[in-house]
Amino acid sequence: MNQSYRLSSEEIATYTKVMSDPTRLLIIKLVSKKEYCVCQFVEMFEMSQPSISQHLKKLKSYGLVEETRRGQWRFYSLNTASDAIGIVHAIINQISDQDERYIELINKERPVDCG
Amino acid sequence: MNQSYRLSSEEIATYTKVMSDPTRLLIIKLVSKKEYCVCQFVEMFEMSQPSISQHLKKLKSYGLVEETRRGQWRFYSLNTASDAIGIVHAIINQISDQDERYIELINKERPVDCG
DNA sequence: CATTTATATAATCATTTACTTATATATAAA
DNA sequence: TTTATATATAAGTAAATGATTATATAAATG
Repeated sequence: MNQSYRLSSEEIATYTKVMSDPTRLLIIKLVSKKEYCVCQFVEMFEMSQPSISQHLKKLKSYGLVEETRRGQWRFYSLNTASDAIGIVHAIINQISDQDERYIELINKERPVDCG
Repeated sequence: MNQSYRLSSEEIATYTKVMSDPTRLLIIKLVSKKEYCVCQFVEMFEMSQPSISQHLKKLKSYGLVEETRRGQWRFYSLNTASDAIGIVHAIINQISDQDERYIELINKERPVDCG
């Protein structure tokens, strides 16, 4: 592991806390593969739109995800240029490939035209 | 990384949260090298004894550290047999070797006879 | 332009968190 | 066996967290 990706203990504590919510952790795992729009998260997580929106806002405010607008939709993806990319990958790599919750989410995924 | 060390997203979120406090994160980094007694932590962190004691209790309750009693002292060390050992190392490996807070702590370290 | 759709924001609230002060326990020493 | 030392536990509290409901904004559509 490249030393240049390492951060202060204070920063690691901060980013670790941001990722320590189950919903945000799985959002990060999802966007590490591809981009998703807000409505897709709402469907997959079966959570309210404001709740998803607030989680995304937190992830964005700490620089972990990027937002791009296309039409009426906002797409979120992993910010691979983030200072935190090292700790982000370190954590999501620890999640089992067979994680039930993640597999459930993927199975609920629908195309963006998600009315 | 051995797949057998990976955990569910729920477990990763939980352990990550336990480690997301700056004090607990540094306690874990310290005990990953050697054991410390409670009074040493109190001196090094310049925090109240109950506060340190409560952090250690949380780390122990999640199985991240082990306690051994010797005389009037209780020593804490990393539980290397923990299910969480993978995520623990993944996170502490992300802390810079030059972390100021960590270096400060080490400089304040005194022998156990710390009255 | 009016309406629908996608998303964000604001206000509120219950729960959790990490500290404090006070007290209990358990071992060591006098 | 009293006293000191090391640590844990309990109770209280301010701040942070993650949800909810209600409302605002902004783009698409009729």
